[in-house]
Amino acid sequence: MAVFALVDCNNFYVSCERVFAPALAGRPVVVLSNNDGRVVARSQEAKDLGIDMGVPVFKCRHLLARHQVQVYSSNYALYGDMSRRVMESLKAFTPEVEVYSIDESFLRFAGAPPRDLAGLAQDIRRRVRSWTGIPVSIGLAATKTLAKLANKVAKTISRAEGVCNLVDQRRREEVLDRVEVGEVWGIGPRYSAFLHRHGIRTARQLSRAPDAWVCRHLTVVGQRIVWELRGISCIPLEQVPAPKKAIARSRAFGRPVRALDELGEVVATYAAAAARTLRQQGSVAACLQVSVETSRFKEPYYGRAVTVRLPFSTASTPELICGARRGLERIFRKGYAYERAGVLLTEIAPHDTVQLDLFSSEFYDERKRKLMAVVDEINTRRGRDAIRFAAGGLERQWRMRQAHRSPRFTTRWDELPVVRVAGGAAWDQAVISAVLH
DNA sequence: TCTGGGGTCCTAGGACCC
DNA sequence: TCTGGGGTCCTAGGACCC
Repeated sequence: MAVFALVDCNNFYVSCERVFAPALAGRPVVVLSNNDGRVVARSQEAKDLGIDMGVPVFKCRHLLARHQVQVYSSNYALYGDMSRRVMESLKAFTPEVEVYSIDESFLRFAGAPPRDLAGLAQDIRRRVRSWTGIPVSIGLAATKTLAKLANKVAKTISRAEGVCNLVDQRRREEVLDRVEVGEVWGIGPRYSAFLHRHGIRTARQLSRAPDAWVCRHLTVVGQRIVWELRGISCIPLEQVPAPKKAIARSRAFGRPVRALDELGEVVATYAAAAARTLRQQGSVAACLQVSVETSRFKEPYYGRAVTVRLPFSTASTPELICGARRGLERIFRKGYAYERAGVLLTEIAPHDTVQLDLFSSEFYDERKRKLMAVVDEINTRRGRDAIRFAAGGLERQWRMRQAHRSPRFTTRWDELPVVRVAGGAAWDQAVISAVLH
Protein backbone atom coordinates (compact mmCIF):
# COMPACT_ATOMS: atom_id res chain seq x y z
CA MET A 1 0.00 0.00 0.00
CA ALA A 2 1.20 3.46 -0.80
CA VAL A 3 1.23 6.26 1.73
CA PHE A 4 0.53 9.90 0.97
CA ALA A 5 2.04 12.73 2.96
CA LEU A 6 0.74 16.28 2.82
CA VAL A 7 3.47 18.72 3.76
CA ASP A 8 2.09 22.18 4.46
CA CYS A 9 4.08 25.25 5.48
CA ASN A 10 2.85 26.85 8.69
CA ASN A 11 1.52 30.40 8.20
CA PHE A 12 3.63 30.44 5.06
CA TYR A 13 3.83 34.14 4.15
CA VAL A 14 4.48 35.09 7.75
CA SER A 15 7.13 32.39 8.06
CA CYS A 16 8.89 33.78 4.97
CA GLU A 17 9.02 37.23 6.55
CA ARG A 18 10.35 35.74 9.78
CA VAL A 19 13.24 34.00 8.04
CA PHE A 20 14.66 37.43 7.25
CA ALA A 21 13.51 39.14 10.44
CA PRO A 22 14.14 36.68 13.27
CA ALA A 23 13.04 39.28 15.81
CA LEU A 24 9.46 38.61 14.65
CA ALA A 25 9.49 35.18 16.33
CA GLY A 26 6.82 34.95 18.99
CA ARG A 27 5.23 38.24 17.98
CA PRO A 28 1.92 38.79 16.15
CA VAL A 29 2.51 39.30 12.41
CA VAL A 30 0.10 39.60 9.46
CA VAL A 31 0.57 39.79 5.70
CA LEU A 32 -1.89 41.76 3.57
CA SER A 33 -3.46 41.14 0.16
CA ASN A 34 -2.75 43.25 -2.89
CA ASN A 35 -3.51 46.93 -2.30
CA ASP A 36 -3.06 46.20 1.40
CA GLY A 37 -6.80 45.53 1.47
CA ARG A 38 -7.26 42.38 3.53
CA VAL A 39 -5.39 40.11 5.89
CA VAL A 40 -4.30 36.99 3.99
CA ALA A 41 -1.81 35.41 6.40
CA ARG A 42 -1.46 35.49 10.16
CA SER A 43 1.07 34.21 12.64
CA GLN A 44 -0.29 32.01 15.41
CA GLU A 45 -0.08 34.97 17.79
CA ALA A 46 -2.19 37.08 15.39
CA LYS A 47 -4.76 34.26 15.10
CA ASP A 48 -4.93 34.11 18.86
CA LEU A 49 -5.76 37.83 18.94
CA GLY A 50 -8.91 37.06 16.96
CA ILE A 51 -7.77 38.50 13.61
CA ASP A 52 -9.73 36.50 11.04
CA MET A 53 -8.55 35.24 7.67
CA GLY A 54 -9.57 37.60 4.87
CA VAL A 55 -10.80 40.39 7.10
CA PRO A 56 -10.58 43.89 5.56
CA VAL A 57 -7.75 45.86 7.14
CA PHE A 58 -9.94 48.82 8.07
CA LYS A 59 -12.10 46.51 10.17
CA CYS A 60 -9.24 45.26 12.34
CA ARG A 61 -7.06 48.34 12.44
CA HIS A 62 -7.79 48.79 16.14
CA LEU A 63 -6.56 45.26 16.92
CA LEU A 64 -3.43 45.74 14.83
CA ALA A 65 -2.61 48.98 16.63
CA ARG A 66 -3.48 47.90 20.13
CA HIS A 67 -1.31 44.79 19.99
CA GLN A 68 1.45 46.31 17.89
CA VAL A 69 0.99 43.68 15.22
CA GLN A 70 3.74 43.72 12.59
CA VAL A 71 2.14 44.33 9.21
CA TYR A 72 3.57 43.37 5.81
CA SER A 73 2.38 43.87 2.25
CA SER A 74 2.48 40.76 0.07
CA ASN A 75 5.92 40.07 -1.36
CA TYR A 76 5.25 37.39 -3.95
CA ALA A 77 8.76 37.50 -5.36
CA LEU A 78 10.01 36.39 -1.95
CA TYR A 79 7.24 33.85 -1.22
CA GLY A 80 7.51 32.27 -4.66
CA ASP A 81 11.24 31.79 -4.33
CA MET A 82 11.02 30.45 -0.77
CA SER A 83 8.33 28.05 -1.94
CA ARG A 84 10.61 26.72 -4.65
CA ARG A 85 13.33 26.09 -2.05
CA VAL A 86 10.96 24.20 0.25
CA MET A 87 9.71 22.01 -2.60
CA GLU A 88 13.28 21.28 -3.71
CA SER A 89 14.13 20.10 -0.19
CA LEU A 90 11.18 17.70 -0.26
CA LYS A 91 12.37 16.03 -3.45
CA ALA A 92 15.28 14.55 -1.54
CA PHE A 93 12.86 12.23 0.29
CA THR A 94 10.91 10.78 -2.63
CA PRO A 95 10.81 11.41 -6.38
CA GLU A 96 7.02 11.39 -6.19
CA VAL A 97 6.17 14.97 -5.29
CA GLU A 98 3.15 16.98 -6.37
CA VAL A 99 3.47 20.70 -5.75
CA TYR A 100 -0.15 21.45 -4.94
CA SER A 101 0.01 25.13 -4.07
CA ILE A 102 2.53 27.77 -3.09
CA ASP A 103 2.75 26.33 0.43
CA GLU A 104 1.87 22.64 0.21
CA SER A 105 3.01 19.46 -1.52
CA PHE A 106 1.78 15.90 -1.62
CA LEU A 107 4.46 13.23 -1.34
CA ARG A 108 3.86 9.59 -2.18
CA PHE A 109 5.76 6.65 -0.78
CA ALA A 110 5.02 3.65 -3.00
CA GLY A 111 5.27 -0.02 -2.17
CA ALA A 112 6.02 -1.03 1.37
CA PRO A 113 5.78 2.14 3.43
CA PRO A 114 8.84 3.10 5.43
CA ARG A 115 8.60 1.36 8.80
CA ASP A 116 8.82 4.41 10.97
CA LEU A 117 6.56 6.88 9.20
CA ALA A 118 6.34 9.33 12.07
CA GLY A 119 10.13 9.33 12.32
CA LEU A 120 10.43 10.00 8.61
CA ALA A 121 7.97 12.87 8.90
CA GLN A 122 10.04 14.38 11.69
CA ASP A 123 13.16 14.08 9.51
CA ILE A 124 11.35 15.98 6.77
CA ARG A 125 10.34 18.72 9.18
CA ARG A 126 13.88 19.09 10.50
CA ARG A 127 15.45 19.14 7.08
CA VAL A 128 13.07 21.73 5.60
CA ARG A 129 13.48 23.90 8.67
CA SER A 130 17.23 23.69 8.54
CA TRP A 131 17.57 24.23 4.77
CA THR A 132 14.97 26.99 4.35
CA GLY A 133 13.96 28.27 7.77
CA ILE A 134 10.31 27.40 7.13
CA PRO A 135 8.34 25.29 9.66
CA VAL A 136 6.00 22.66 8.17
CA SER A 137 3.29 20.29 9.39
CA ILE A 138 2.77 16.83 7.94
CA GLY A 139 -0.29 14.59 7.55
CA LEU A 140 0.15 10.92 6.67
CA ALA A 141 -2.59 8.63 5.29
CA ALA A 142 -3.64 6.17 2.61
CA THR A 143 -5.31 8.79 0.37
CA LYS A 144 -4.81 12.44 -0.47
CA THR A 145 -8.10 13.46 1.13
CA LEU A 146 -7.17 11.72 4.36
CA ALA A 147 -3.66 13.19 4.24
CA LYS A 148 -5.19 16.67 3.98
CA LEU A 149 -7.32 15.89 6.98
CA ALA A 150 -4.38 14.48 8.91
CA ASN A 151 -2.50 17.66 8.16
CA LYS A 152 -5.29 19.72 9.67
CA VAL A 153 -5.04 17.62 12.81
CA ALA A 154 -1.26 18.05 12.81
CA LYS A 155 -1.76 21.82 12.84
CA THR A 156 -4.39 21.86 15.56
CA ILE A 157 -4.85 18.93 17.92
CA SER A 158 -1.29 17.62 17.45
CA ARG A 159 0.40 20.98 17.04
CA ALA A 160 3.22 20.10 19.41
CA GLU A 161 4.43 17.21 17.22
CA GLY A 162 3.48 18.83 13.91
CA VAL A 163 2.73 15.36 12.51
CA CYS A 164 -0.44 13.27 12.35
CA ASN A 165 -0.47 9.70 11.08
CA LEU A 166 -3.83 8.29 9.97
CA VAL A 167 -2.53 5.20 8.20
CA ASP A 168 -3.82 3.03 11.01
CA GLN A 169 -7.55 2.36 10.51
CA ARG A 170 -8.61 2.61 14.15
CA ARG A 171 -6.92 5.95 14.58
CA ARG A 172 -8.49 7.12 11.32
CA GLU A 173 -12.03 6.28 12.43
CA GLU A 174 -11.41 8.00 15.73
CA VAL A 175 -10.28 11.21 14.05
CA LEU A 176 -12.99 11.18 11.34
CA ASP A 177 -15.53 11.02 14.12
CA ARG A 178 -14.19 14.23 15.65
CA VAL A 179 -13.86 16.21 12.43
CA GLU A 180 -16.70 18.43 11.26
CA VAL A 181 -17.81 17.53 7.73
CA GLY A 182 -17.08 21.01 6.39
CA GLU A 183 -13.40 20.50 7.26
CA VAL A 184 -13.07 17.78 4.63
CA TRP A 185 -11.13 18.74 1.50
CA GLY A 186 -13.69 19.38 -1.25
CA ILE A 187 -16.64 20.04 1.07
CA GLY A 188 -17.24 23.78 0.97
CA PRO A 189 -19.84 25.93 2.73
CA ARG A 190 -22.68 24.95 0.38
CA TYR A 191 -22.19 21.21 0.60
CA SER A 192 -21.53 21.47 4.30
CA ALA A 193 -24.89 23.19 4.93
CA PHE A 194 -26.64 20.68 2.68
CA LEU A 195 -25.10 17.71 4.51
CA HIS A 196 -26.02 19.17 7.88
CA ARG A 197 -29.62 19.47 6.73
CA HIS A 198 -29.53 15.74 6.03
CA GLY A 199 -28.08 14.81 9.39
CA ILE A 200 -24.48 14.36 8.25
CA ARG A 201 -22.28 16.35 10.59
CA THR A 202 -18.97 14.53 10.85
CA ALA A 203 -16.45 13.25 8.36
CA ARG A 204 -17.13 9.73 9.62
CA GLN A 205 -20.86 10.05 8.84
CA LEU A 206 -20.00 11.27 5.34
CA SER A 207 -17.69 8.32 4.79
CA ARG A 208 -20.66 6.02 5.48
CA ALA A 209 -23.23 7.77 3.28
CA PRO A 210 -24.73 5.60 0.51
CA ASP A 211 -22.96 5.89 -2.86
CA ALA A 212 -26.07 6.54 -4.94
CA TRP A 213 -27.27 9.31 -2.67
CA VAL A 214 -23.86 10.99 -2.62
CA CYS A 215 -23.53 10.71 -6.38
CA ARG A 216 -26.94 12.25 -6.96
CA HIS A 217 -26.45 15.22 -4.66
CA LEU A 218 -22.69 15.83 -4.63
CA THR A 219 -21.85 14.57 -8.15
CA VAL A 220 -18.97 12.26 -8.89
CA VAL A 221 -16.66 14.71 -7.15
CA GLY A 222 -18.40 13.98 -3.86
CA GLN A 223 -18.32 10.29 -4.61
CA ARG A 224 -14.55 10.39 -4.90
CA ILE A 225 -14.28 12.24 -1.61
CA VAL A 226 -16.35 9.61 0.18
CA TRP A 227 -14.29 6.74 -1.19
CA GLU A 228 -11.09 8.53 -0.26
CA LEU A 229 -12.38 8.93 3.29
CA ARG A 230 -12.88 5.16 3.33
CA GLY A 231 -9.21 4.73 2.47
CA ILE A 232 -9.66 3.95 -1.25
CA SER A 233 -7.35 6.17 -3.26
CA CYS A 234 -9.21 7.84 -6.17
CA ILE A 235 -7.25 11.06 -6.60
CA PRO A 236 -3.85 10.28 -8.08
CA LEU A 237 -0.63 12.15 -7.47
CA GLU A 238 0.00 14.61 -10.30
CA GLN A 239 3.70 15.21 -10.54
CA VAL A 240 3.65 17.08 -13.83
CA PRO A 241 1.45 20.14 -13.65
CA ALA A 242 -1.04 20.26 -16.52
CA PRO A 243 -0.69 23.32 -18.74
CA LYS A 244 -3.12 26.06 -17.81
CA LYS A 245 -6.36 26.27 -19.77
CA ALA A 246 -6.92 29.87 -18.77
CA ILE A 247 -4.51 32.57 -17.64
CA ALA A 248 -5.88 35.59 -15.82
CA ARG A 249 -4.55 38.91 -14.58
CA SER A 250 -7.05 40.98 -12.70
CA ARG A 251 -6.44 43.45 -9.98
CA ALA A 252 -7.96 46.36 -8.11
CA PHE A 253 -6.21 49.70 -8.66
CA GLY A 254 -4.37 51.79 -6.13
CA ARG A 255 -6.81 54.61 -6.95
CA PRO A 256 -9.94 54.89 -9.12
CA VAL A 257 -9.49 55.39 -12.87
CA ARG A 258 -12.00 57.30 -15.01
CA ALA A 259 -10.34 57.90 -18.39
CA LEU A 260 -10.38 55.40 -21.23
CA ASP A 261 -6.72 56.13 -21.99
CA GLU A 262 -5.61 55.28 -18.50
CA LEU A 263 -7.79 52.20 -18.35
CA GLY A 264 -6.14 51.22 -21.63
CA GLU A 265 -2.75 51.32 -19.89
CA VAL A 266 -4.02 49.04 -17.16
CA VAL A 267 -5.48 46.53 -19.57
CA ALA A 268 -2.30 46.58 -21.68
CA THR A 269 -0.18 45.95 -18.58
CA TYR A 270 -2.33 43.00 -17.51
CA ALA A 271 -2.37 41.59 -21.04
CA ALA A 272 1.44 41.79 -21.15
CA ALA A 273 1.75 40.02 -17.80
CA ALA A 274 -0.64 37.26 -18.84
CA ALA A 275 1.20 36.92 -22.16
CA ARG A 276 4.47 36.28 -20.35
CA THR A 277 2.90 33.46 -18.34
CA LEU A 278 1.43 32.09 -21.56
CA ARG A 279 4.85 31.96 -23.21
CA GLN A 280 6.44 30.40 -20.16
CA GLN A 281 4.27 27.35 -20.63
CA GLY A 282 4.94 27.31 -24.37
CA SER A 283 1.35 28.05 -25.37
CA VAL A 284 -0.69 30.39 -27.53
CA ALA A 285 -4.20 31.76 -26.96
CA ALA A 286 -6.98 32.16 -29.50
CA CYS A 287 -9.36 34.15 -27.37
CA LEU A 288 -9.30 36.67 -24.58
CA GLN A 289 -11.74 38.24 -22.21
CA VAL A 290 -11.54 41.81 -20.88
CA SER A 291 -13.45 43.03 -17.85
CA VAL A 292 -13.82 46.32 -15.99
CA GLU A 293 -15.66 47.06 -12.81
CA THR A 294 -16.35 49.88 -10.37
CA SER A 295 -16.25 49.22 -6.64
CA ARG A 296 -18.78 46.66 -5.47
CA PHE A 297 -19.23 48.66 -2.29
CA LYS A 298 -20.29 51.90 -3.94
CA GLU A 299 -23.11 53.24 -6.09
CA PRO A 300 -23.50 53.52 -8.99
CA TYR A 301 -22.06 50.12 -9.86
CA TYR A 302 -21.03 49.18 -13.36
CA GLY A 303 -19.25 46.03 -14.41
CA ARG A 304 -18.94 44.28 -17.73
CA ALA A 305 -16.86 41.74 -19.58
CA VAL A 306 -16.47 40.95 -23.25
CA THR A 307 -14.88 38.12 -25.19
CA VAL A 308 -12.58 38.96 -28.09
CA ARG A 309 -11.65 36.37 -30.68
CA LEU A 310 -8.13 36.99 -31.92
CA PRO A 311 -7.40 36.87 -35.66
CA PHE A 312 -5.09 33.93 -34.98
CA SER A 313 -3.65 32.09 -31.98
CA THR A 314 -0.75 34.01 -30.56
CA ALA A 315 1.51 34.60 -27.57
CA SER A 316 2.81 37.89 -28.90
CA THR A 317 2.37 40.70 -26.40
CA PRO A 318 1.56 43.47 -28.92
CA GLU A 319 -1.16 41.36 -30.53
CA LEU A 320 -2.69 40.47 -27.16
CA ILE A 321 -2.56 44.11 -26.08
CA CYS A 322 -4.34 45.05 -29.29
CA GLY A 323 -7.09 42.53 -28.67
CA ALA A 324 -7.48 43.62 -25.08
CA ARG A 325 -7.82 47.27 -26.02
CA ARG A 326 -10.38 46.48 -28.70
CA GLY A 327 -12.41 44.67 -26.06
CA LEU A 328 -12.04 47.53 -23.61
CA GLU A 329 -13.42 50.03 -26.13
CA ARG A 330 -16.54 47.91 -26.42
CA ILE A 331 -17.33 47.82 -22.71
CA PHE A 332 -16.04 51.19 -21.52
CA ARG A 333 -18.72 53.65 -20.37
CA LYS A 334 -17.86 57.24 -19.54
CA GLY A 335 -18.55 58.67 -16.12
CA TYR A 336 -17.66 55.75 -13.86
CA ALA A 337 -14.86 55.50 -11.33
CA TYR A 338 -13.34 52.15 -12.23
CA GLU A 339 -11.51 50.25 -9.53
CA ARG A 340 -10.75 46.93 -11.11
CA ALA A 341 -9.93 45.44 -14.51
CA GLY A 342 -8.95 42.04 -15.77
CA VAL A 343 -7.64 40.15 -18.78
CA LEU A 344 -8.30 36.43 -19.21
CA LEU A 345 -6.56 34.41 -21.94
CA THR A 346 -8.51 31.33 -23.08
CA GLU A 347 -8.55 28.68 -25.81
CA ILE A 348 -4.99 27.95 -24.96
CA ALA A 349 -2.99 25.40 -26.95
CA PRO A 350 0.65 24.38 -27.36
CA HIS A 351 2.30 26.83 -29.77
CA ASP A 352 3.37 24.10 -32.18
CA THR A 353 -0.11 22.73 -32.81
CA VAL A 354 -1.89 25.86 -33.97
CA GLN A 355 -4.23 25.84 -36.90
CA LEU A 356 -3.13 28.12 -39.71
CA ASP A 357 -5.64 30.25 -41.61
CA LEU A 358 -6.13 29.45 -45.26
CA PHE A 359 -7.09 33.04 -46.07
CA SER A 360 -4.47 34.89 -44.09
CA SER A 361 -0.73 34.84 -44.30
CA GLU A 362 -0.25 36.29 -40.86
CA PHE A 363 0.26 34.10 -37.82
CA TYR A 364 2.45 33.77 -34.71
CA ASP A 365 5.54 33.18 -36.76
CA GLU A 366 9.19 32.61 -36.03
CA ARG A 367 10.09 36.32 -36.05
CA LYS A 368 7.44 37.22 -33.49
CA ARG A 369 8.48 34.31 -31.32
CA LYS A 370 12.11 35.39 -31.43
CA LEU A 371 11.21 38.96 -30.55
CA MET A 372 9.22 37.85 -27.52
CA ALA A 373 11.98 35.46 -26.48
CA VAL A 374 14.43 38.38 -26.41
CA VAL A 375 12.05 40.51 -24.38
CA ASP A 376 11.54 37.68 -21.88
CA GLU A 377 15.26 37.03 -21.69
CA ILE A 378 16.03 40.66 -20.90
CA ASN A 379 13.38 40.77 -18.21
CA THR A 380 14.60 37.55 -16.68
CA ARG A 381 18.16 38.82 -16.47
CA ARG A 382 17.65 42.46 -15.66
CA GLY A 383 14.53 42.24 -13.52
CA ARG A 384 10.86 42.39 -14.33
CA ASP A 385 9.86 45.39 -16.45
CA ALA A 386 13.47 46.13 -17.41
CA ILE A 387 11.91 46.41 -20.86
CA ARG A 388 8.19 46.82 -21.45
CA PHE A 389 5.58 48.05 -23.90
CA ALA A 390 4.76 51.76 -23.76
CA ALA A 391 1.06 50.92 -24.12
CA GLY A 392 1.24 49.92 -20.47
CA GLY A 393 1.88 53.52 -19.49
CA LEU A 394 4.89 55.24 -17.97
CA GLU A 395 3.67 56.81 -14.75
CA ARG A 396 1.16 54.13 -13.84
CA GLN A 397 -0.37 55.97 -10.92
CA TRP A 398 -3.04 53.28 -10.74
CA ARG A 399 -0.54 50.71 -9.53
CA MET A 400 -1.42 48.89 -6.36
CA ARG A 401 -0.59 50.15 -2.93
CA GLN A 402 2.10 48.22 -1.10
CA ALA A 403 3.07 50.33 1.84
CA HIS A 404 4.77 47.63 3.89
CA ARG A 405 6.61 45.36 1.49
CA SER A 406 9.84 43.76 2.67
CA PRO A 407 12.82 43.59 0.29
CA ARG A 408 12.94 40.84 -2.33
CA PHE A 409 15.81 39.30 -0.43
CA THR A 410 16.38 36.21 -2.53
CA THR A 411 15.65 37.34 -6.08
CA ARG A 412 17.21 40.81 -6.46
CA TRP A 413 20.91 41.57 -6.25
CA ASP A 414 20.21 45.07 -5.02
CA GLU A 415 17.96 43.84 -2.20
CA LEU A 416 20.15 41.14 -0.70
CA PRO A 417 20.12 41.00 3.07
CA VAL A 418 23.11 42.53 4.79
CA VAL A 419 24.87 40.17 7.16
CA ARG A 420 26.76 41.54 10.15
CA VAL A 421 29.25 39.16 11.75
CA ALA A 422 30.34 39.24 15.36
CA GLY A 423 33.09 41.74 15.86
CA GLY A 424 31.30 44.46 14.01
CA ALA A 425 32.42 43.89 10.44
CA ALA A 426 29.59 44.49 7.99
CA TRP A 427 29.29 42.25 4.98
CA ASP A 428 27.71 44.59 2.59
CA GLN A 429 26.09 43.77 -0.70
CA ALA A 430 29.26 44.17 -2.68
CA VAL A 431 31.08 41.62 -0.57
CA ILE A 432 28.26 39.10 -0.76
CA SER A 433 27.92 39.59 -4.51
CA ALA A 434 31.64 38.98 -4.89
CA VAL A 435 31.47 35.82 -2.80
CA LEU A 436 28.50 34.44 -4.69
CA HIS A 437 30.04 35.15 -8.08
C1' DT B 1 -11.39 56.62 3.55
C1' DC B 2 -10.11 51.67 3.40
C1' DT B 3 -12.99 45.38 1.10
C1' DG B 4 -7.67 39.90 -2.98
C1' DG B 5 -6.30 37.02 -6.95
C1' DG B 6 -6.05 32.91 -9.77
C1' DG B 7 -7.54 28.73 -10.87
C1' DT B 8 -10.31 23.76 -11.68
C1' DC B 9 -14.11 20.58 -12.53
C1' DC B 10 -18.98 19.17 -13.19
C1' DT B 11 -23.81 19.49 -14.81
C1' DA B 12 -27.77 20.87 -17.42
C1' DG B 13 -29.75 22.41 -21.38
C1' DG B 14 -29.81 23.89 -26.12
C1' DA B 15 -28.26 23.42 -30.83
C1' DC B 16 -26.82 20.49 -33.98
C1' DC B 17 -25.18 16.10 -36.44
C1' DC B 18 -25.99 11.42 -38.81
C1' DT C 1 -53.14 4.43 -30.91
C1' DC C 2 -48.79 4.98 -32.92
C1' DT C 3 -43.70 9.29 -32.93
C1' DG C 4 -35.60 6.43 -32.98
C1' DG C 5 -31.17 6.33 -31.12
C1' DG C 6 -26.82 7.96 -30.24
C1' DG C 7 -23.76 11.36 -30.11
C1' DT C 8 -20.82 16.13 -29.90
C1' DC C 9 -20.05 20.85 -28.82
C1' DC C 10 -20.92 25.01 -26.44
C1' DT C 11 -22.30 28.02 -22.63
C1' DA C 12 -23.81 29.43 -18.17
C1' DG C 13 -23.92 28.57 -13.61
C1' DG C 14 -22.49 26.36 -9.46
C1' DA C 15 -19.29 24.30 -6.47
C1' DC C 16 -14.76 23.94 -4.84
C1' DC C 17 -9.53 24.93 -3.84
C1' DC C 18 -5.43 27.88 -1.95
